[in-house]
Amino acid sequence: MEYTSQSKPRWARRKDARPQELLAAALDLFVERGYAATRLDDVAAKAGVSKGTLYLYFTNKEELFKAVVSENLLPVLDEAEGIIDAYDGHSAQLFREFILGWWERIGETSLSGITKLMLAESGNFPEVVKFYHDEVISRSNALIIRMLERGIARGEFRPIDTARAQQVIVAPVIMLMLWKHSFNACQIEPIAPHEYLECFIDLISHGLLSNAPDTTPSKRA
Amino acid sequence: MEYTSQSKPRWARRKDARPQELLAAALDLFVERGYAATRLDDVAAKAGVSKGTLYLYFTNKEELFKAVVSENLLPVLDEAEGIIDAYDGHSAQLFREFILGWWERIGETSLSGITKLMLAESGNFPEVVKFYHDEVISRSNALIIRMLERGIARGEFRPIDTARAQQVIVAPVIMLMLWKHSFNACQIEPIAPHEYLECFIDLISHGLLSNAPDTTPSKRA
Amino acid sequence: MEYTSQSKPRWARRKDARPQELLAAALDLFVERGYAATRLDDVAAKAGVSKGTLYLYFTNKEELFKAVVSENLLPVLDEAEGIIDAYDGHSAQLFREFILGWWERIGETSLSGITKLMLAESGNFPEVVKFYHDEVISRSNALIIRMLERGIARGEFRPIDTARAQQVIVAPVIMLMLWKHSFNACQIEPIAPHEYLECFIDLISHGLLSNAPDTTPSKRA
Amino acid sequence: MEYTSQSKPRWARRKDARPQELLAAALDLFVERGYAATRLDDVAAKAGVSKGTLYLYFTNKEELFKAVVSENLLPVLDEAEGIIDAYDGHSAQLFREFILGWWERIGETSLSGITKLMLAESGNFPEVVKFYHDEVISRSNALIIRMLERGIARGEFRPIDTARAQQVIVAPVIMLMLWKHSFNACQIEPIAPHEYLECFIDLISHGLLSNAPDTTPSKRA
DNA sequence: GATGAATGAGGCTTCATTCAT
DNA sequence: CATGAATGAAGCCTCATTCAT
Repeated sequence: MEYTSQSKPRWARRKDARPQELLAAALDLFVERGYAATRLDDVAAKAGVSKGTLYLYFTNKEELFKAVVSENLLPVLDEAEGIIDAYDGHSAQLFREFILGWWERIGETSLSGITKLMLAESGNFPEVVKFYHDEVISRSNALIIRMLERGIARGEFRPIDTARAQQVIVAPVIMLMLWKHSFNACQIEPIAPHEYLECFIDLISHGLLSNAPDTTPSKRA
Repeated sequence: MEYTSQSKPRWARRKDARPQELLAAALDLFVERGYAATRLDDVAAKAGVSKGTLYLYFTNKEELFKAVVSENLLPVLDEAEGIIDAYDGHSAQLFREFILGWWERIGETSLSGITKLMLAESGNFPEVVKFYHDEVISRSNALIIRMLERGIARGEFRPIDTARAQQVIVAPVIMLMLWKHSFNACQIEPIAPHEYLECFIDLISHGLLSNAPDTTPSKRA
Repeated sequence: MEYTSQSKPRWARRKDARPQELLAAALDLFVERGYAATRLDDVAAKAGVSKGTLYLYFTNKEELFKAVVSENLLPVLDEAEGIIDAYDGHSAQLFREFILGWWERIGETSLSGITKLMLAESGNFPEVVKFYHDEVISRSNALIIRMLERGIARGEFRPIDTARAQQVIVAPVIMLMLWKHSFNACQIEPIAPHEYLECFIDLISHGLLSNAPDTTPSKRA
Repeated sequence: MEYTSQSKPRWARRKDARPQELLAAALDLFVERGYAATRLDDVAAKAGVSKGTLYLYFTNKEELFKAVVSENLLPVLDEAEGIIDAYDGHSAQLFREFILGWWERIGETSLSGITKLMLAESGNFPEVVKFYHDEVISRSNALIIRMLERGIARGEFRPIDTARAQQVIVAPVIMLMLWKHSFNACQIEPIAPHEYLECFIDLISHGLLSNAPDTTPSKRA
């Protein structure tokens, strides 16, 4: 679990790589234990350096935390926007590809850990959470809404409140990311991502399609 | 540092007349800040007692944490099981009532905070999380599965993999509970619970109903 | 050199006395070693308490330092002002009594240590030094000037630039205070305070008296 | 932790071509902040070299400190001894020239900083202070005493206890040196050196001259 | 020689825990 | 029972010192 330094002398590592190694170690530990419970000693040890080295690259624990967050905000979203605009198939198919692509390119990356971190530390770092919201949440929300609007405009999806639906639709994906770093890590009730996602896509697709009978049970009775 | 988990931890049921103020204060702070970042000074102050008093009722911080968890595991689930068995309306209607009832009786209670806590501290207290899983997660999962099976058995829901669907279906409800204690608390992108839930019920109901056309896009092409 | 606690249990000491004990210990060590070289562990040990106790009374090292300074600014100066105004003897006699009184009531008190501290830490704590200046230096300067002016007004002292003379006159007294906490403490070239002061009084009195011939050597030549 | 002082410490005379920039930078910072509060990083940066370079010339921080002291002990005193012996004017005139010359050649040099340093660090480096005493203090004391004895022998000064008078007489000069590096540096109550010295010379000259009436007030009464 | 990244001992500070009242 | 002063282990952070380049 701990990397021990071996043949290569410690100082031989490229100093340019240090910050990234430290950020990776810090991310892992912050996600696993939370900010307060993570000792910088452990971060340094996990990165294979001594405690003091950490301070050559980050002013203090809080700045390390902020760097961990900001360095892991991948700009994959830009790419996704292009895909949606260029897509010309059925919106349900787009939805499926979007969700699976999301999981591959975001859910399985370190951003899933950041998501857990933001939830857990929202009370302690409101400004960081605000930053994360602006950079990630609001942009991905817009993306989903755009996709839903496309489906509605093309008559493939029922007309629904896209803003609300977006909130509901992200939930299972986010939960999958959270689960991966919490209960899954505990070996409790593990969720198999792909089966889970296929089920999710199936359920939601049925819920979105326009040719479904508009018979909400409450109105039936 | 970690104790071994057993079938029924001895701290699970301590129905003494413990100062509920302490537990309430501890719950609030644990949820807001996390376990490590919560100072017992603050817990005591918030409960209006001195720090020493806390130790009259709880052996140490960890036991307080466990007590907070176990004391907040409401046994509402028993009640819910009865309701499902006794219900004789349409399953979609049952689903709706189940979800709204859940939110009222569980989501809006302190259990929503516990949920955030379990996610955030899963890495630090694996056997508390295990206990929470056994007491809450697995039972509520069974409940949802039972409800889905009822719908399928009555021909009101499509035949689907109920275990998978259950995982997808709880996700938005759990997210709502988490959101309430994270981003909502930050005044960021607040979610209005009832509108959110109605949208969720609408979407999932459409996804579950048996008279929906089975036209998943991938099979169409 | 270290007080060890004995029969009386540690906690039995009056909590009211704690801050004073800590301040006294801190003063000694700050004066002896300087601010940066003084460890709070040592301060606490010298006061007979543990490290943590210190933080019950002082926010941090810097605040302890400031408290040490401000708590040792004795308001003896007020008393001195009254004495000068009420005095009706020869000004040279007043001068003598003033200097000897100063030494007894100020020079031999902890203020002499504060003086060394202010000199040594002037570069690190300019605001504290400013405070010390306003509270002590400027007031005592005014006192000396008033005394010189009295002598001149009564024709007992030569007319001189009182502001300048004041600066020269305090110098030997201050030096005596500094010496006590530096070279004297090193057992090097010890100065006997009273003999030193008598010599000082004798020299300066001769320099001040009005019936001395105004024959500065430079004008003679 | 403290080494034993010997007659001639080996670090006393190291006339190598040591980077004067390092010594100058160290002097400035030691004087301004004190020994403990001075970081070698800052010394190196101020001297325009890297931190490692410092260790090419000085074994460690303490040796740097000692070098700073010993390198700044100017042997001007030898010169002064000659001047006194050769002088043939009035002793008061000699006194005046001596004081002004002292200020120019010593007070205004880096020795004034060393003086502050010795006072401030007397508790931490007793044997450095001892060395300073032997090299500077005792020699300059002897110089002043010799000058006073000359005046008395020539009948120009009153017969007084020259050892005591010497102590009083150096005080204002030392104070001026200290002031320059403490309160003057803080922009507080600045002292104008030359006016101060003229006043000092005037006062002390009057106090020393033999034709002054021997009417100390205490004997008058 | 000169550099500066790396180290780790040591000091400041926090806070869970104890205990005499 | 309740208190809160006291404790000291432990974590953050600094900086003197080392050493491969």
